[in-house]
Amino acid sequence: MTSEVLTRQSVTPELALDGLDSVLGLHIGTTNTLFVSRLERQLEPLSVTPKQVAILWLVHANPGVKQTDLSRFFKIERPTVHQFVRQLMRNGYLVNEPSKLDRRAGGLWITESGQITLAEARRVIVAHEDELTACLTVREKSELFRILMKVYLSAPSKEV
Amino acid sequence: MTSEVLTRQSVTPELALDGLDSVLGLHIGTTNTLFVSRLERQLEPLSVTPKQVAILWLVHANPGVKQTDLSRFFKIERPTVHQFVRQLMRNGYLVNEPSKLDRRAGGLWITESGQITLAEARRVIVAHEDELTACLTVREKSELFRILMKVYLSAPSKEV
DNA sequence: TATTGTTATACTCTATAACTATA
DNA sequence: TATAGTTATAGAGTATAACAATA
Repeated sequence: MTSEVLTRQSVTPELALDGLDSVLGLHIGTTNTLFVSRLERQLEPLSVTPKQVAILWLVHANPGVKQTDLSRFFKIERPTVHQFVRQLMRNGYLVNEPSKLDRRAGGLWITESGQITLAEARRVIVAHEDELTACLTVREKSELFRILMKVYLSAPSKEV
Repeated sequence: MTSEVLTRQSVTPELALDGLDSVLGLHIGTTNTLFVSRLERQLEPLSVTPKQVAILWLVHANPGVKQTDLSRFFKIERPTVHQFVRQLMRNGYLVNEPSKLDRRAGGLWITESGQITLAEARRVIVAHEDELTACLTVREKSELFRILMKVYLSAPSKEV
């Protein structure tokens, strides 16, 4: 009745790890790289990156949304959001219509070309995620979501 | 007997997510950014980045290790490993002693200064991880490790 | 003064292509 | 031919500093 424990060491058995494999950040980082690098390749024909798709996704679901709102949602800085938005506008996937109520703010709208790209990208993402999580049970998958969310949302705010 | 479900929407309730929060890659990515960006700040006084510490850690545990071995362990390309190694050598944390058996290969050794830095970095990392996972039960923490490892190790190889 | 968007710049991590030296 | 290391370059994602326009 031995239960196999998968370890990182199985990749390179000759290396001593000295506890490095008990660093959670390492596992999150390498798993993230796994997801991102594979997805980037699969999205390449659509001329969008994973993060650009996420932005496109939210603009589609929230027509007229402001960059500041996207910045708050992703917890990234406004110039960082702007970089994605700029590239999406260059590619004709988004347009910026200045707000009439507050002329500082712009409202972002998805174009028809953006909608087509988003629809295709969503299919790619679903297939990609299904492939990478095929090894997990339904319960494991939902636990992974729940625990990651718990860590993410309970993180002390940045300035502390 | 309602059990609270934490959602990403709680951050920006005014935004429609349209299923974006069911994309696992998003949660892994944002949680990764959370870990990395906070840790970078805390490691800054030591003049090392998170990945540099990981390299230093393995060199310390495996005196004379080759860059190729590190490349296999982290599943990153040799030039990527070399970049970290080069910076660590510049800072005097590592030295490269060419192998006598195979003069193509170098063996990496940690310096005394590197050992001091590594010891301090390990303390920073442990404290940082404890802080970010304080919200998790022991069981949740071990499940998170186990499930991430399962995904990582069962991933189809790159060239497929 | 505060907020929104923008530009410029830089850093971390990653990759590919092409090279040298050695096996 | 194959392997170890290196160099050059690029791309994705992030940040800070400083600015203009508007509120």
